[in-house]
Amino acid sequence: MVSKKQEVERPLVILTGPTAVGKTALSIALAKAINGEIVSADSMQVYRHMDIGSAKITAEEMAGVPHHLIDVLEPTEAFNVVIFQKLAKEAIEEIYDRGRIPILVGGTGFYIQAVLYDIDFTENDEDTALRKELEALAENEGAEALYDRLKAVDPASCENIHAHNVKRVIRALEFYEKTGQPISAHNEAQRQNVSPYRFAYFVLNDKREEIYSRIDRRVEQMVKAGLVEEVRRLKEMGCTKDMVSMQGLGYKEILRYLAGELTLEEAVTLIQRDTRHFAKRQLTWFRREKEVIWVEKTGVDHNGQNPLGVMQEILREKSIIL
RNA sequence: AGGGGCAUAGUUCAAAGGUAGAACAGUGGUCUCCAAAACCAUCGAUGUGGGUUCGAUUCCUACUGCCCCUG
Repeated sequence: MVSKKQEVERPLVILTGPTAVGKTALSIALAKAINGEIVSADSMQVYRHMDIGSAKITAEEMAGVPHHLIDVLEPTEAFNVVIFQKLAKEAIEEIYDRGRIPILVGGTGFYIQAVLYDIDFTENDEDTALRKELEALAENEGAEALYDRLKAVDPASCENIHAHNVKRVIRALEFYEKTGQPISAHNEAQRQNVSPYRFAYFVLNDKREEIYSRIDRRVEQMVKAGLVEEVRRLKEMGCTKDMVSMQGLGYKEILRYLAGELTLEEAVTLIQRDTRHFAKRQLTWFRREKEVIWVEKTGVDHNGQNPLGVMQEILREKSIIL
């Protein structure tokens, strides 16, 4: 069963789960238990000055465990899966150099996938001009017109992309313009990727109602802790709603509150709702991922062990730790 | 206690003597460069008992519950 590949594949531990399930606390215990370092897979915690709304881990909570990809960008800077992938791979290399185990911790499934299966995004070099042009076309002539263009060059992609999903239609068109190839073929090829790592992909989960009520409470705590002030400062720093950082949950809504479009109460309700939706989408993503190991936060499974015990046992089975 | 009003989906609201609609919530899904984004699909209701009627959720009536006014 144990292939010889194992000697060349390097170990990677992933700990994810829906937002507010309790990943952060568990990740510290895990890192200490296996002598690991944490690489954050979170699209908002990369930004400096965005602490409260992103539920960022504090220095004290880190308890001496090294963390990577937290506080590395200004909120005015763009961030996306390609940048993430590059930074994460660099961090992982450094961790191997120190003879330690990287633990990818965070809730952005797409980012995890990009690193775990080392997906190739190189075909596209950030051509914002073309993207802008296509966005304008969608704006002026409608999503259907854009979709018709895609139908003409890449009908296969049209079967997987809904006409209303302008972002993905644009991406497919952009890919075709750049490479002359349909993105459907590229995606199909990438789907065959085998992970270069010897990994364990843990998804921490809890009862749905528990997750939802924890989300509701957490949002209220964020506001008490000064979320509005945090966003006000970001606004003064020049952050605007079209920036990637300001699309984060809690940020876009408070920005609307500050613009007078919403009452604070309405903003809070919206954040809670959207965060619940987000948690649901995360779960849908992880269900679809093939090689995940579900870990129940509460309740007894695997011989009544707690989540940490369950994970350690599996890591031993997979020879990721001794 | 007396008078009046209301009772439709989890919630807020429609409609109608003949198939009860919507929004939001809930649930499921898509995702390979904005992913805390973008998008798709779907479950679900006439308070209870009588009566009129071919047919009542709608009209009548009693009950129950809620709201308002009076005391």
